[in-house]
Amino acid sequence: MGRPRKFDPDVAVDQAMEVFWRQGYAGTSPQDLVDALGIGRGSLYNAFQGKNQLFHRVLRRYHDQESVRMIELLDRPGPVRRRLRLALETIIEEDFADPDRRGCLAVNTAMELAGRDEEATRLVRRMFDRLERTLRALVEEGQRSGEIAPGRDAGALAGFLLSAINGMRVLTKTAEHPDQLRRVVDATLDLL
Amino acid sequence: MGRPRKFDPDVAVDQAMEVFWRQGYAGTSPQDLVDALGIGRGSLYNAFQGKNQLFHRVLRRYHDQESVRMIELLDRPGPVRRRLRLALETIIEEDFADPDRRGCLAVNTAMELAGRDEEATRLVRRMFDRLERTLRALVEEGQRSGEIAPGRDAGALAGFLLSAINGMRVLTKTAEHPDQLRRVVDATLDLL
DNA sequence: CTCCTTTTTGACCTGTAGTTACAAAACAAC
DNA sequence: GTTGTTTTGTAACTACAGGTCAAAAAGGAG
Repeated sequence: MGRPRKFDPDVAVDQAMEVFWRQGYAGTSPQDLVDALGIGRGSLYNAFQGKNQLFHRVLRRYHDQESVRMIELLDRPGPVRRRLRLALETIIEEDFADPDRRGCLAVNTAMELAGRDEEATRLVRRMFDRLERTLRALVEEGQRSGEIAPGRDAGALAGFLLSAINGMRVLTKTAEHPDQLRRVVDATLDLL
Repeated sequence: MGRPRKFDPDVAVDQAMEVFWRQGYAGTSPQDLVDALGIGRGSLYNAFQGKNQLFHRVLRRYHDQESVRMIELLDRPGPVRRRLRLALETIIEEDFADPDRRGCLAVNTAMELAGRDEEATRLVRRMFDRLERTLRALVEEGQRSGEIAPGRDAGALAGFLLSAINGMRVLTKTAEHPDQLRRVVDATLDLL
């Protein structure tokens, strides 16, 4: 009962994600959100308690969507190395295809808010952990198939790969040409 | 001639650096700066044209100071691999020793402002380039000394190392314990 | 000592951040 | 159709961002 909502909260969260992703948390004002969501100020505060809570909800949604994307990217058939290369290259290509070069919302948030927004930090850590576990499974698969030296610590390699991915996401922010990054991908996989 | 300054601009820039580094660009208000520098508002705007220009000056100063630190760290005697390990470990230890975990101002700025503040982007890119060149020289030295396979493209390895360093700086933001990072350092150097 | 220049101090200003308040509107239940 | 509940739209509010300005202060040049 009560008056029905005129907007879909999930759609609204997606639209808010766009804005936060492009402008960062501090760089986004309630007015920006009102404009982007096309709803009134009152509705915004009624539906999502405030900017901070809405942002956390955005992070949770990003986690759900992005985890799925990454897992789809890594869990396809074929040799492990090939899949890994495809995933890294896809990340690069997508980052460069975006005119705003927004990169990864989790990484952006880690840099902006880690240690200063408890909940945001928790959510970002969760995303990193999840990706690391996926990478670890991939490494182990590669070790079973003989593509990756079985003597190495799979956990350490997964941490290394997570770090490598995040490093690329930093460089993508300032790189002028994707070749610079493709080279890093090549070197990383060469070494692995 | 004219009334003499009561403060040392370089010291003021250092103090401003502390604040920007801890809170980010958008997260720092003129009032924060006035408080930190201990000078009046008018003086601040008279000496440095505004928040943005002061920030750029901070970045230039950071470049000077940090480049020197990194070069000192990497250009000491001994085997190349040992020096590289020392540098990476020092970065980790310092990041964790800082209660605020400020990380690297260049990386933070890349994430916050790249593509949205032209001059800041330029300055960050310059710092990355400089570090990459230093790393490249180190790799070449390692290749001459036989510590690093001479067949590999030194430029690509330098890019890889730069990316690895930046990746660690991201993980340091959310990592709960330095061991997580030490492991990544080990894996990185193992692979090299 | 007077003039000229530059810095300091602190008041002042405009705009927006981030949120709250409240009346009117839109339903469901009875 | 009245009652109760929830949403909407808009106004309002406090605080602060980011910056300007005028007058007083502190020097050097003559």
